[in-house]
Amino acid sequence: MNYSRQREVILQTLKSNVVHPTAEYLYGVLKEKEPNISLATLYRNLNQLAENDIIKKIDGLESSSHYDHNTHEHYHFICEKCKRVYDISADVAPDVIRKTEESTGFLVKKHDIVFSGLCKDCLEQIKESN
Amino acid sequence: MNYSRQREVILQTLKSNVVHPTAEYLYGVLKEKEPNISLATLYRNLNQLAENDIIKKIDGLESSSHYDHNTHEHYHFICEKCKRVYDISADVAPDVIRKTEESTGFLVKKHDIVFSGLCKDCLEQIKESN
DNA sequence: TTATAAAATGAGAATTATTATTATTTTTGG
DNA sequence: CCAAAAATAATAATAATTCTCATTTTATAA
Repeated sequence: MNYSRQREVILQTLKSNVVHPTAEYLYGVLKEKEPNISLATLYRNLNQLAENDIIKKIDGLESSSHYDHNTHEHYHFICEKCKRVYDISADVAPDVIRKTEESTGFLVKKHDIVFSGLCKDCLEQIKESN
Repeated sequence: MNYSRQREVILQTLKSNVVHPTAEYLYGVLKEKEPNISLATLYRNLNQLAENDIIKKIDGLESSSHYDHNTHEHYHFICEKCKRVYDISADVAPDVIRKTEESTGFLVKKHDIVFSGLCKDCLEQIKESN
């Protein structure tokens, strides 16, 4: 992987982003720093960064993928109301890889847990409106 | 939900299917029993059945969704070599919903774990070829 | 039963997210 | 500095899924 200014900007933008953006959202933010960047360049780099375990691609949340600069083991929750994506501690499923490998004989290379439901903020909003 | 012959055939076909087919694959099988069925009808019904918790939609495996007639709590593994989808016992992550709800204050309505790697068959094939 | 409203269908157009193509530009190692 | 490899922008192409709409089927109840 050779250096490229565009890749650097993509990575920095993702790192300074608290949410777990889609390519679409990221593209909007990127355009401010790098107005001529192409959508193909964004996708190409996101895939490359994910293949090299520099970032993580999160699938199964919505129709489009989300991207996460946090590569430590953790999981994800999407609120069905506000659509925000939250990190969930890996502690909720201790030794899940080992247990799976032992019970199946398979080799687990990747895994993710995706939760959905209502986040705390939205639950409170619903209570208030009752 | 009113009765429809097409929905019945879709459900029966899915139930008699050991794999976890994509809409594409299912469509091919369905055409034998119901040659005039439309792809839109298939998607419409799969979504409806999933919304009513009669079947389960599995996302995050590949670019297309897979569908599962087994609605009991369990997880999924996709082999990166043969692309087969396997069921994984819910035992690998005991109390994962309760733990997540307690540590976040969120309400969890759905969750799935998606694993990927190499299945037993493919691991053995690789060993043999060495 | 039969009329009617609601639901479902098939066909194909439309949409969305993503990937592929290609001519040009940038990076890097000798 | 130069050639080869890698990356880019622009845009065409693709794949999966949803939408539209005219027609048919199903459920309801007079």
